[in-house]
Amino acid sequence: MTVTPNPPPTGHPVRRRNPQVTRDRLVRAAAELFTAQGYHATTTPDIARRAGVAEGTIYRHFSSKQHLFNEIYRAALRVLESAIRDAPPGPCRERLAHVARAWHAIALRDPALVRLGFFPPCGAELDGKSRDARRRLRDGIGAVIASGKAAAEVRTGAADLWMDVWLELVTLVLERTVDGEWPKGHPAPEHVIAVAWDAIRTPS
Amino acid sequence: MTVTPNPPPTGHPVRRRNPQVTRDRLVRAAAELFTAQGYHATTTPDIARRAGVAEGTIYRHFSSKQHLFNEIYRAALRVLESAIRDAPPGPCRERLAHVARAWHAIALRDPALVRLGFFPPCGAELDGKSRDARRRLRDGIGAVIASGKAAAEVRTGAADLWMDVWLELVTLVLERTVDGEWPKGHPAPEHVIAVAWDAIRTPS
Amino acid sequence: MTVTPNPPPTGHPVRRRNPQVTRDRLVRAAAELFTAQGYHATTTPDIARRAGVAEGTIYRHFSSKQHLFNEIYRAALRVLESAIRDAPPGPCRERLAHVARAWHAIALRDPALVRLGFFPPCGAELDGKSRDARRRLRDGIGAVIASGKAAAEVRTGAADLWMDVWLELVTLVLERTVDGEWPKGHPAPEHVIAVAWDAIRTPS
Amino acid sequence: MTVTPNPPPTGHPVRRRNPQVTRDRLVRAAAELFTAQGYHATTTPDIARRAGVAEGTIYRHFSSKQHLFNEIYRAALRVLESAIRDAPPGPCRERLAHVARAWHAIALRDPALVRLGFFPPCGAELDGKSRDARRRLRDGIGAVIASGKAAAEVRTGAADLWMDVWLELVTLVLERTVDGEWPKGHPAPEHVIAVAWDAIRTPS
DNA sequence: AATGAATGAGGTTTCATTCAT
DNA sequence: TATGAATGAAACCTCATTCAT
Repeated sequence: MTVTPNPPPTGHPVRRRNPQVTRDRLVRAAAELFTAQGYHATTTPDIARRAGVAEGTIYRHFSSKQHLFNEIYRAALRVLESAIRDAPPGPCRERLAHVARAWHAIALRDPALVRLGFFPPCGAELDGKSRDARRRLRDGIGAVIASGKAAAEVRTGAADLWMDVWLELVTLVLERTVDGEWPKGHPAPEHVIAVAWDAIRTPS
Repeated sequence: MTVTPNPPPTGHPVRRRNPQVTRDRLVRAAAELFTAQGYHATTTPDIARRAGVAEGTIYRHFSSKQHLFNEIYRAALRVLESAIRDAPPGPCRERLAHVARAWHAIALRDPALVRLGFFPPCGAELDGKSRDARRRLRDGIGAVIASGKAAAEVRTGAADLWMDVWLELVTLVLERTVDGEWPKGHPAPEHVIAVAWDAIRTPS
Repeated sequence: MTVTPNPPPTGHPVRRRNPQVTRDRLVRAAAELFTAQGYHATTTPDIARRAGVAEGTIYRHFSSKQHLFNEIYRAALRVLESAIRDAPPGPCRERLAHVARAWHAIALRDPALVRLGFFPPCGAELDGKSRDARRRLRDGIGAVIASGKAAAEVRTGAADLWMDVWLELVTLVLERTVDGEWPKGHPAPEHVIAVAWDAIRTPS
Repeated sequence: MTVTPNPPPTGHPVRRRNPQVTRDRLVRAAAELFTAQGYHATTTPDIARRAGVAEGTIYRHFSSKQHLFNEIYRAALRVLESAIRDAPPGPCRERLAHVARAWHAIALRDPALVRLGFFPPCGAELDGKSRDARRRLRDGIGAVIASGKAAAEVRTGAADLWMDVWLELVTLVLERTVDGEWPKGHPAPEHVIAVAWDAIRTPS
């Protein structure tokens, strides 16, 4: 006389999926939650629930919550970095605009990715490899601006400072975009991208 | 089988202090820890220890950790807002420069305060009153810029956008300053403050 | 219309006790469980339940399960060591008999203590300090036997070996005693203590 | 946002081996790990890894971790028991010495086996059959000693007690041997074996 | 007002076990 | 027979909060 008819045994793998699919679901769920609520406010049960897997499954794919976080952080940076690599050769101004627009497009399509890469929810959890990756991304922009300076397109003075200024303004675009305040077609992004360039270009 | 022989004393009010002093110590300790480690990574025992009081004492002055956080957040905003009020009448350009420099001075003197006000460690914990206060601070700057626009000092177009741009660049100054990368006397802050104005002023 | 009348809030210290009492209850509960079931089979909920406290309370007195284990292990060794110190001066034979009988008496009175000291449930969890304490206990016996050898009471040859032999046989007494197989008044312990001495004394 | 590009293969029977070989590999791996780290500290993934098989394969040969443990425990006892059976007829003294030396030889050759048989890592996990087997081993020694007593070679008094004493000292030899403290050729084992006999023989 | 021991829900992580392949 | 991804109960531990003193 059992009240609960069939008590499901533990250790029962109900779902059968390509492991890569499971991993991707975890990555996506984690990225969304981490960026929406922050690192600490996101719990492993949360992530598992949203990914549609059991909690233990997280640990077959990532050795810890922190590892999962760093893994998706670096994945985000890789995507953002590819926008720099993809910028066609040409004047500094064009290349920077290309990067900014590419990032903006990503922000429209996949806000969690851009949030993760540009507004990581918990800097303290980033490991050495992640910090290196972050530096590499900045260096990528730095190289473009340095080339612009060599070509006298960019003002004289500390190139690093101009990079900071440019990045800061592009970051403003991305922040407003991922927050949904500047939806697709809004004119502000182009304005700000232009302002960002004006702020660092050689005055005519 | 005694593990430790001497039974430690317990209980009762030990220290006698002006309650306001205790509260201030808590506020300072909390501000430093929240900004250094983040909201969730800061525990109430941490705060009590750094303030030199018992864990329970926090709850004589604040109803919860979240309340304490919001309280000090708004206190930080009040200080930052006063810089706007203190700006002497005059052209927009002067008033903005005054505000930026005042904030910069605070960032040098009390980094935790500026971190709290401009880079709150956990947006999700901010309550309605705090969000109102945040809006008020932005509106303060908005009003200055609107007056500049009325006086044709600021470019035409969405005043809000120029406020965003100006704030973003000033924020860059503050970030580098609280991180200790631009110590007192470093030339970058003045450069960036000038750039921020150039970015929004009516082109000559 | 609540079904469960007063849902007890968390963070509610129901019991009020001298902290030393709480600590002692934890120590006793842990000692009994560790020796009865082994280190790993004893869970922190088990210990808390038997001590009559909440699980979290363990961690106000001990930084970890391992720390608790080492603490009570060393406490047990201290008691056992005191039996060596208390042995009155005299011939080696008498002093060893005194120690063996004292340990036997403890085994009758507090089996968990002797189990912990002589048959620790998980050697791998012992930390450096505990291993030092264990060595000190053996050294205590070693010193007694060395003095017996100097007085030609103990056979020639490696004193360490005779210590091992003596300890092994006394350990047999303690094991049977704590297992309840040789209750109070059983003649075996005295027999074995005599055999142990015969095994290491200078043959007449 | 792909985190790892290449999807790893999965599933199906990969290795093809004689099932008995797989079982033996599991037995050996488990014996080594259980005796080196203890029952609870040894995980089934550990065992599978060391045996070079997949985690699930354990359950094709043993119904549970506990079953595997008991199985290898009894296998160890069988080997140790055979040393008693193999002792050639003759005086008690010779037969016991034969057994002790045989066990010592096994301890040198296969420490894990002797550890398992004489120092089982987790008594609580032994099932009824295992406890019976353990009793049988003791009875084997008991029979030898009883015959010695009948022949007046062993002292009068409780034969069980002399068995305990003899076993305890031989156990000391085995412990030091499996721990590597008395390597091959060390004189202590023979000394202690002699002492063990002296402790129980009829005094001359 | 101040104390700090106690609480217990809930966090991250482990692991024996299952079963589709 | 062998595989290994998946499972989920349960382990250890943390910490915001309470309240007798």
